[in-house]
Amino acid sequence: MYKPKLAKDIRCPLEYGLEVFGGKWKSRIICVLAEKEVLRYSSLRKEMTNITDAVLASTLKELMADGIVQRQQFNEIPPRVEYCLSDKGKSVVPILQSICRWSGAYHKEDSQHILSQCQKCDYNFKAE
Amino acid sequence: MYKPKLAKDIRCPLEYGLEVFGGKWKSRIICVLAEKEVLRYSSLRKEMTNITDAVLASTLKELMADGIVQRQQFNEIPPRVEYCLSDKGKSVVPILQSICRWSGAYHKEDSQHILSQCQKCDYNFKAE
DNA sequence: TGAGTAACTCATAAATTTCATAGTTACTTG
DNA sequence: CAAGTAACTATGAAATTTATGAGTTACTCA
Repeated sequence: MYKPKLAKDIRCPLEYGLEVFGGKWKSRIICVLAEKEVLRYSSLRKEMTNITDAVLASTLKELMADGIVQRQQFNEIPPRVEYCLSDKGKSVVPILQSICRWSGAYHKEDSQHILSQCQKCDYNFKAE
Repeated sequence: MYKPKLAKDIRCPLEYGLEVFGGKWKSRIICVLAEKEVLRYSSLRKEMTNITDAVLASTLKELMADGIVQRQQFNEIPPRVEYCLSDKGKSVVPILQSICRWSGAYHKEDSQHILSQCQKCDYNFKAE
């Protein structure tokens, strides 16, 4: 569950980056939002195979707390809430792309890992 | 402790990258080896404040299993073992640098995080 | 009237990662 | 002859991350 981590003292830029977009689901959410631009909660969940509500909701809160994702809520019933990347969020996309390019360059040498098609979602940054 | 993870099926390039250099210590080890080039076990541990032998040894094995770090052992007593980055390992350095640059660009807006001096080691990639 | 919907929250529980402490080997130096 | 050294391993515990399954609200449509 989401716990508003009380000012964890991160002084290392590497650590800060990996905290903000590392972990199991964060980069994937950024990835999907980069492709689709705006998604409501339920659509986002459909794009992410095997994520549960508890984990998705909590991860979104962390991403919002770090200023990566923006949330807009419409007061309708049933509720409608839309998520998109902030400018800060968009600025991490090139980093994720460079990670994908790097992986693409090395997976040939590493037969254990067959890259290119993710089982979590269909949106990968192409490594070309 | 190091468990030789039996062919975890990673098909996503993002996941692969974050698995290889994400986590608490991996990027830091890469970072220190990039700066010092060659280090023996004990020197490496001295550079990483607060790491324990169990964690360092196990992390090094993972980095070796992924082809990031190379190990050379001299049959002397007391033992001497030297670690350095492989070519693959060197190739992740630019990614880590881009993460640091990104963090540098955003920490001003995020008063909660004061970046630049890490408490784990003194080797950060300068963000300029 | 009753089921369905969207976007969650809550309380646990399981899994994974990290840590702390002690022990090992075969020497060298005081 | 005892203590120190380097590079670890082993074991179990603690901390952190991720997952499970049910419950909530205020409607709408059949």
